[in-house]
Amino acid sequence: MENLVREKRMALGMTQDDLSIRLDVSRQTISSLEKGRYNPSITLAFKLSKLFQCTIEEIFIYEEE
Amino acid sequence: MENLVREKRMALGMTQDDLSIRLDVSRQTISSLEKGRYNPSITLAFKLSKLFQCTIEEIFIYEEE
DNA sequence: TTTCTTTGTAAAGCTAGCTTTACGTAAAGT
DNA sequence: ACTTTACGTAAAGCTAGCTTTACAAAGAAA
Repeated sequence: MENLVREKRMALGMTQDDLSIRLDVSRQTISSLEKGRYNPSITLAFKLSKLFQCTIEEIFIYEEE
Repeated sequence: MENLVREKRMALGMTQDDLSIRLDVSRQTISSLEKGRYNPSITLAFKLSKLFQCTIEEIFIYEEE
């Protein structure tokens, strides 16, 4: 699943570390997410959407298999 | 996390079994989801939103801790 | 050049999401 | 009465999401 976490994060001038602290996850989780290593849980997706003030669909692009 | 899976499913006149087959998950997954036993993965949330033709936010209500 | 910041990634471990199998129950059809 | 349909739930197991710890590398900055 593609995502715009990196773009949205940088638009806010935040580092991966900043973001991880705000969302209460590890920095590696953010790094791995941005690199597309795995999909976020729905709660993490919601946390990101709140912080970025947009919908989950605007951050994560789902393509059916 | 609250959700409207049961309501949306019934609005389509589908059984839990129908839905589970359409989404390629087990019936227990649907049952447990409706009962609020656990949160869906983001891919399952996307599958539901496609089928129900609405956003993830219209199905799942996130309340921060 | 040395230091600091930011990021990538690996390994090992924990837990949540989901599976398969299975049994119980209640309602409706026959 | 029997069978079928729809749902709840439990136990055991697998895997993905996330953690902690740790090390490496590139760029900026001193």
